[in-house]
Amino acid sequence: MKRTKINVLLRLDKPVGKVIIKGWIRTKRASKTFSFMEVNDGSCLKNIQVIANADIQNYSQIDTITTGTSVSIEGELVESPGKGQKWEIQASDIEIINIAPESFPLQKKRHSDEFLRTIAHLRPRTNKYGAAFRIRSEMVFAIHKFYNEKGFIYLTAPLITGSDCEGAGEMFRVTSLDPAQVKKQGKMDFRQDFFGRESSLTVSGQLPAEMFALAFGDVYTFGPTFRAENSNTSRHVAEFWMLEPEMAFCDLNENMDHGEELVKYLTRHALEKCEEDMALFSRFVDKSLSQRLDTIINKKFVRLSYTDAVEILKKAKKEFEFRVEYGIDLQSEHERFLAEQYFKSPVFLTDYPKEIKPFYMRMNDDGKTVAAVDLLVPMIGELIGGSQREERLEPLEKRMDEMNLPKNDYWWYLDSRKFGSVLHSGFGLGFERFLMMITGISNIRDVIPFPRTPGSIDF
RNA sequence: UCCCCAGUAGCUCAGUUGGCAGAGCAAUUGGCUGUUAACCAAUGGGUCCGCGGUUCAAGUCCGUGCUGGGGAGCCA
Repeated sequence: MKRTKINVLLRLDKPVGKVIIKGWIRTKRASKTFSFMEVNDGSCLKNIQVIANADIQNYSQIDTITTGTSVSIEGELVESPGKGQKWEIQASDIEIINIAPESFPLQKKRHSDEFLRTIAHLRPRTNKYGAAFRIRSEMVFAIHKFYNEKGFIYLTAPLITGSDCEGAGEMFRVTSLDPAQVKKQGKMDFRQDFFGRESSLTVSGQLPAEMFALAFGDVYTFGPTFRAENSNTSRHVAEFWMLEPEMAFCDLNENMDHGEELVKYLTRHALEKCEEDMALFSRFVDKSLSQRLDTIINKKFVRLSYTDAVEILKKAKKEFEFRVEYGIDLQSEHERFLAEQYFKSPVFLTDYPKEIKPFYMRMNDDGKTVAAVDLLVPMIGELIGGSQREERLEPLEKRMDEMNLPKNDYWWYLDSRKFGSVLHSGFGLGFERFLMMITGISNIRDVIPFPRTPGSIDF
């Protein structure tokens, strides 16, 4: 007989007779002549209650069952006479697969997130992290569903890159050189390295995505990206997942339309398909979550130019630590003020001064600003960063010269502007930041299975 | 990388003016005929983060290192 998953059993509206479940004991309430056990198999947040009476064959072994023990249980699915659950299993046979001895660190009580991070290999067995990672999985699916329905092509961008500057942060070096040899020679000879030149882990799939957009029209990449920045904050990890759509014949406004539609679609999908798991977060993790998600789904996102934002911040009665002047890159406190206090809504900020943005963003007619866009959301900060790309060869080369970028290394990128170039736009959405937004989890290390941060690569 | 805070039992934490190391939960053992993070009773459990210093005496004071957290910068 095949096992049935607990989420299937709990959805039933009439008994189905004998079933087998397999999973892990969350808690046991034992007495001399009967025992209750709650079993979880990861298929859903809820446990199923199992009752074992003393007359079953191996009742004496139930003594040895502890929290964390893996079991296979055969029994009858019956309506539960007790309060708190509709169904329970009247056990006829309980097989103990593997005991979790007293050193098992998860107790049937609340643990701190900090402690659970030190046992990241076991935390998916808790309610909160079980829910978080089921939602994460569902959101990966929802992203592919969204783009599949829209007819986008999925590009699996390379993770190892020879572009030494994709315009975003420090990179991890990739090399097959022998460290002992390098030490002896006193330098790294990249001509002897695997690729014959310096190479790194990618910080973004944007440039490859642009190439594909100029062939397929609408494309997206979604995969891991890497930053070697020594950032120690609750919003940064060294390895994270980024979704990057790139669309030909699409200007900055249509880019924002797309971003807004995407964020609303994914949020709605989470609330509909992960109702039970999402409820855990609005009940126990973040009391203001429901209201925030409601705003995201129903309210039109604010759109505002950098120039106008600076004016608002200058006039604001609030005392900022850093003074606002045209030309500065906005500080966290400014972004938070706009999204959390002034508009109380997600805000698209557009048209930043060219000096604070990368080379590939399209120069506006004023010659001062570029067609950039950031989406600022309450509690998270920057969720999306994107732009309309510079599709004209001459302005692009001019910007690269101004920023001292090695044009030779980008010959293929510049080629795309020589052969049938069209206006196009795209953005990057930090997948973990999105998960933080919809769950209310306040540390990025808790929405990624095994976080990589400076000085920490356990698991 | 910078600023601030913390590190005491498996977990969460208390520890007064420097003077015998504590609680709750968990665990273990026993009890209990429908429990709901079950309940009742008993028992065991300590490198007070490491190193150095002050002192008759340091969990407590000083220096230093490490680890964790919050914030800033960088950004997604």
